Amino acid sequence: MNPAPSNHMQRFVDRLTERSALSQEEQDAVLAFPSRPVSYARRRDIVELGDAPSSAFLVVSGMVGRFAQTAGGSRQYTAFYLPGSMVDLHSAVRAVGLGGLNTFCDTTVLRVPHDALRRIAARFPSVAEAFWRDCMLDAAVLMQWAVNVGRRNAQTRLAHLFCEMAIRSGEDRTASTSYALPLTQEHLGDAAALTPIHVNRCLRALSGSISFKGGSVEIPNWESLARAGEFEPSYLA
Amino acid sequence: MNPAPSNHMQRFVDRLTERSALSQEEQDAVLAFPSRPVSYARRRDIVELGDAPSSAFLVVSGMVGRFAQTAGGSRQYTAFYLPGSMVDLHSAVRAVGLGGLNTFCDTTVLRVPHDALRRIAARFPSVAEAFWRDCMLDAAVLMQWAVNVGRRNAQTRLAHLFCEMAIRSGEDRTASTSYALPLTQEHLGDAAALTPIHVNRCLRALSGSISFKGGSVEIPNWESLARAGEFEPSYLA
DNA sequence: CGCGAACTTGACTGTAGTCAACCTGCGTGG
DNA sequence: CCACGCAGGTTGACTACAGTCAAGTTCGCG
Repeated sequence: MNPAPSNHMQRFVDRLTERSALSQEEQDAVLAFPSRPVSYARRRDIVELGDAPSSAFLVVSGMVGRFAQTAGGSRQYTAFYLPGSMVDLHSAVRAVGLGGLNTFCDTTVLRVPHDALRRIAARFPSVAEAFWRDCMLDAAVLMQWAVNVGRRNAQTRLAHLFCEMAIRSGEDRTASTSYALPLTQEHLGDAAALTPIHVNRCLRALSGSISFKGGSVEIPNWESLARAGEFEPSYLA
Repeated sequence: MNPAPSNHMQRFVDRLTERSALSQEEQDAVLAFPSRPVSYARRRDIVELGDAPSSAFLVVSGMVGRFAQTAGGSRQYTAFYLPGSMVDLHSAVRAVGLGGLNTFCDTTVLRVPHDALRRIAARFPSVAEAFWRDCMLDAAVLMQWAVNVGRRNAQTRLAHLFCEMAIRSGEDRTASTSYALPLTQEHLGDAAALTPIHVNRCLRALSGSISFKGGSVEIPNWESLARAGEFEPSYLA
């Protein structure tokens, strides 16, 4: 449990300061988090379904998904976490399990114990506020997922998901763009509440607006995809 | 903008202290919130779709729903707020609109300006933490809605919703129970992502486990309904 | 070269949506 | 006090989007 290499924790500070003003002292306090790097192979469970979170962790590289499962065994992803996200940050104030967490590709995280988060939040109110704000962004994204899954048809759902992940991956909305999304069609289905077969059919139908191949998303025309996904990015502000 | 009658704001304090320890001074500070009572008739919009929140408000009596709408005009509720809930509490740290808010029945709320929330959160870290925790409970509920809507069939979805609202209404899980839920079948559909016609069919099919009539839910056998809804209440802890 | 995971395709099924008509009960006003 | 209007609920017939099942194909990797 050493102080984290600051270059990694810096990603989290960057994420926080995008939306919250933090003094240098506050930023340094976050950078000084005790943390332990852990690496996982692809397709590994980080937290089993039903386990209470034992710490938060920053995604350094790779990608993490949060999922729930119904009695019938079908899976629903409720969040995707890209590098820079502090997964289970909420557990600093509410240590209730919210489902399982798994990796999609080789992934490295920095585990940060709850105590450290709670201590810095108690000492620096601005940091606590930044944490709270960060959690609320995740909640806003989740709300869109609920709308997406509940009220849009299959093609629109997938298009919306690709748009959201594009913006969250840091792509600017230029005419054409591309980004890495290390998922299988089955994963996409478990995020959009579709069977993998239907994901496949929809991807073919969307081939004019998007191509998804080998974990890489190509968007030849952003406007076209945004229209297909009824995408309105304001919720990601 | 007078100090709120303490008996109303007390409901919010009660909600907070259920999960967070607050000193008497902290509780008093919350009770002393400047607030303005506002009443709405049934089926009124409190916040229009797309408006940024201008304040938070405590539901004193009645019921409030948060909804989003797709391009096609179909509506998806993403939250129901019962008396005691502070709606848009999150907007104290993130003033981004998350959809519309409307009433289902005659409803009275106490409007609390962001400033007041931000000031007390800055002064009392424990209160800020309690606010954050409260928001995270809402997020946990939302996550279950996403799973519900994404991966359960129509009957199960409705049964799950009835179970959740029973617990949140303060009903204990005794064999038989009943509670008020001032919704129409169309509202249920917009929460569970179903057409009102299909809601009607499902209610008939569920008639052994539940009866929903005139805004009142009767549960003759809790175990039966919980099984039908695959309901696991731990996320509400 | 051979295996397995991921993807693809086709045929068929089924749950839920759509459309249309009708019923019921309540509140209003003549 | 009854007549009307209307919102909400009910029912049936038909449709369609997405699920299921089953059989390949492709491709990367040992």
